[in-house]
Amino acid sequence: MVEGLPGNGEVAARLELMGDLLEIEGAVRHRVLAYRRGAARIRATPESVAALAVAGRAVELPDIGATLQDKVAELATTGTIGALDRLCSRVPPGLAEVARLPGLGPRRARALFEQAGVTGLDGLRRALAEGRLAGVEGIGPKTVAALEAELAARDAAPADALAPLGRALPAAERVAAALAAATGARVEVAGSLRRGADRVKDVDLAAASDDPEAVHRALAGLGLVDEVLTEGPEKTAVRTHDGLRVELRTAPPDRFGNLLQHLTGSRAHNVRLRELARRQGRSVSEHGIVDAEGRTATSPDEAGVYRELGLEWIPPELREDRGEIEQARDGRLPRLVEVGDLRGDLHTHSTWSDGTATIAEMAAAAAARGYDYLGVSDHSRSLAMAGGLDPDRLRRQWEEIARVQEGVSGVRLLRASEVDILADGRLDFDDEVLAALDWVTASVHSAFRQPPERITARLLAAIEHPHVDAIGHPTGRMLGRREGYAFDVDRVLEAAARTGTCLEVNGQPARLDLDAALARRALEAGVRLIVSSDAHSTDALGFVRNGVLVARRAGARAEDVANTRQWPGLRD
DNA sequence: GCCGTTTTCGGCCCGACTGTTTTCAGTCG
Repeated sequence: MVEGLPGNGEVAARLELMGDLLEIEGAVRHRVLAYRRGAARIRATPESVAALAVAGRAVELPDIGATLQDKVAELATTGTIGALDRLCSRVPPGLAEVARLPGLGPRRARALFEQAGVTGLDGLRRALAEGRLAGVEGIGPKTVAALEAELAARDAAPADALAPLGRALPAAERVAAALAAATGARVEVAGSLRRGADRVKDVDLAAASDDPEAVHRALAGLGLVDEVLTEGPEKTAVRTHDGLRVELRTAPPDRFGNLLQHLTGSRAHNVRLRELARRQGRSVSEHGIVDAEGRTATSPDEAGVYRELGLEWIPPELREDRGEIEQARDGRLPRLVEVGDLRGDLHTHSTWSDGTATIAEMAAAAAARGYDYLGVSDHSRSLAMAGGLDPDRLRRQWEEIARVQEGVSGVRLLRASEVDILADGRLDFDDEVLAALDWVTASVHSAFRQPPERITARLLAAIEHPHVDAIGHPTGRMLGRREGYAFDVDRVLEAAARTGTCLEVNGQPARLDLDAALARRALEAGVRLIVSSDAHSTDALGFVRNGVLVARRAGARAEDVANTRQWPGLRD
């Protein structure tokens, strides 16, 4: 973050508001789109766009032209945007929130303003309570009922309704498997979940079948389904008993690739793809690619869809309009790391601290996964509530590791530790103990509320420590529960790159830490990653799958992830 | 408002479903 300048999030929010209000006012559609695109670009940019705009260099970003740059620079230097202030005097800014309610939109928000005097959510509540919505154009009794239900639901549970990847992915696969079993159709998870997003709003499924209606009927009839939300011949949306919204689309097998590509998105990726096709005089949709003569090209698989457009197949995790289409055109896509590339897991727990499986059980599970090595990394003593080990118990644990090793072939058991980074920056073990360990992961588990300089100093001290090999869950965030602690990311990345200290991508469903954006920055800074399960049970070793998805979204190749190496090379 | 191996002007991504209308616009993904 650059001192005194508005952050990218704030800049993007202002431009989004401008887009929303212009849309309600009835501005030309593509002008609205330009504001939204510019805002999305700013949000996804790792540097300070305000600083770039002041220097006249924001126009070098795609989707940012002279006009948007001027507005960002004005915001950076004066703290306001004159055009936005004038717009707010014509269109009450609270209407933007009203327009985002399900079932409403810019046109109905405007009608509510002009015909019922609604200027925001509170005004809408009053108008509803007083029955003043009858007669407003485009708003009938069903919309009124839906609005009342929505506002009541918000009062009851204001928490965000996003499901974390680690919960949504297994749930989605359960639905897909049940549907496949019931119909014999091929069913695939698509949408943001397939792209590895760490939180998702809903689950998209794509099914290949010559009898689509039977598949739609089958979904509505599954025991997992609580409520059918929409029903049509081509699209069904349901809510499962565990609260997940699931949307199904179907296609005959010969154009399943077109459907899967369409449903996987992202929206921005698909827009770019369609623009590319349009320049070639063709049109892309889930039904196929139509050329100027009206001929339709379809494909049973996604690779055929991309090939038709002159592109390499693009891994779903990269489909975010970050330059992947150009890379695919030029054959420059990275070969992303895969779960099968991992040679071992260096962050796992056993019954010696807060794990539920013995070292022997964890070793057997690691062997079953085909690992070459397993780091047994129980907590250190300061984490008393997790049964952290003091040096004496640690030494006795080493004896057990040696005993178990005798009965296990194929997997090398490593003396590892997840050692606490104490509040003052010291580590929870002496250097002598640390030196005897094969692998040391240092983690922050306490004093999260320290000021950013203190947290930064703790992380830097651990990174600079000669016996520390990796930093565990580097930001401390818990998905949907708490933000990570604040620290100076650039300094931490610089130090990690310089000292060769790995940063972890922790695959625990509640963590996913680093996240994809930070992992990408780490790679750009020259930092090597490590993908870990942080398993506290044998089944949880599978959490590396979540971590690999995050690493792939960051663009990581196998060589960017340390634990794709054999142990001797990694140790050295 | 942005952008250009068709363009510095004239384009700009595509289709399904719902609720509101009385044949379709708006919303959603």
